[in-house]
Amino acid sequence: MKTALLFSNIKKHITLSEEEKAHFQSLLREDYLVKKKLLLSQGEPCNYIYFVNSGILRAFYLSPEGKESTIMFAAQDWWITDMYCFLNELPAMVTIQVVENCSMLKLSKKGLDSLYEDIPQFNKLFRILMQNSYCREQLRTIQNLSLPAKERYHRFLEKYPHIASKVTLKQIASYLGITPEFLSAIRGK
Amino acid sequence: MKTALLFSNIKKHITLSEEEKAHFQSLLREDYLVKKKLLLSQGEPCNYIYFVNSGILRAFYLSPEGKESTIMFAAQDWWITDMYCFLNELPAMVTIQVVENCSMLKLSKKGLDSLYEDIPQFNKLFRILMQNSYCREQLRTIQNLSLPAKERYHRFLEKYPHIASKVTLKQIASYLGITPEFLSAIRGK
DNA sequence: CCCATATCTTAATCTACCTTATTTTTATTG
DNA sequence: CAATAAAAATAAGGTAGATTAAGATATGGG
Repeated sequence: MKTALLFSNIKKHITLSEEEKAHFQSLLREDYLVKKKLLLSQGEPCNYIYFVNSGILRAFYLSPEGKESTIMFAAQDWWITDMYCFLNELPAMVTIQVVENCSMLKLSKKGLDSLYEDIPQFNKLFRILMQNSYCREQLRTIQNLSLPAKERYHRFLEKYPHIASKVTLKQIASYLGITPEFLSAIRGK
Repeated sequence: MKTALLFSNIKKHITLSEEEKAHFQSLLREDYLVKKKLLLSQGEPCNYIYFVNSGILRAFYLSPEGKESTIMFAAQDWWITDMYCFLNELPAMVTIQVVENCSMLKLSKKGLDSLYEDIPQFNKLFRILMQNSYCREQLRTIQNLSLPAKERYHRFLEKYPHIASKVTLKQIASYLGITPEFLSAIRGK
């Protein structure tokens, strides 16, 4: 199982013994999915959180009117799931789709809960991950409220150049909250 | 010091001994501020996180063009700060203003860090708080992207009726990302 | 109680961004 | 390498929401 990247990331925040690492690893499952496959579909149970070893994923919400809104992209090093539904064991509100062939490690809700019990340090790890996610999301809210579309697009390019170059214009537009036509117009300058 | 509300909230997630409670309490300071006062100003150091005992607060970002965007409101039971700048010890990006006379408990960054060291359970507590904040913020992003202003306004009224009745139309408009004039037009139906 | 100032409303005009439609370009697959 | 589909660009008309400005209604301090 490819756990090197995951462990090196965890090491930045907590220190695990060899037994703890082994226990953690026993709760993980490796998962590979090719482009366009769905990791999670709206309405289905959301039992896992995924750590991305490689590839790119996209989480989006499909409104009753049929409009897609991209909630987030995830690349190497990122964790992704429908967090609210995962934590509360509710049917997923969002769909998660593979944008570029993915290698991932998945951890179940039960697995995570047992980690919190058995290795309390995981509370610290996930506190930090949640802090980062919250701050990132709050910054996005600020930018959505205060900046025009053109500016939001340029910030996106700066912040996520490796993602911007791999996903479609349509997907970026739905992340920014504008139509592909309008983003195309912005680009044409 | 009025810690009853805070302790009863914490109790939902972790269990503290009397000594731990006392230690925690020793790191808290009581703070009272009247309407219109600022808890934190953009550009200043953001050394504290605040727990609201009573009253209402508003955090907003002031853009270089002079436009205010309301990031969040906070009422009884809520924690508030400029999370990103608090955690990274950076000058505040947002201003926090008192909307209704406030009684609060404040905890410094150093105090919080020492709590994580001395009482590891605080990692669990703040993991849960951060999870909730992240999920709330993500839901807001989804709604900002997928719903028109009128619908966002009605969701806001449903979700935060006690806040909606205490803050100005202008402040609600800046939370929803629209002008007060347009919100007034929405109301007039 | 009155004046000053902020807040809210209404309405006309304006614009950033949407919708629909057509064409061109780029991927995908047999 | 066609064949087909999907994505992107372009363009015209349309709308949600912004801007400006003026009047109506609070709110609060002296």
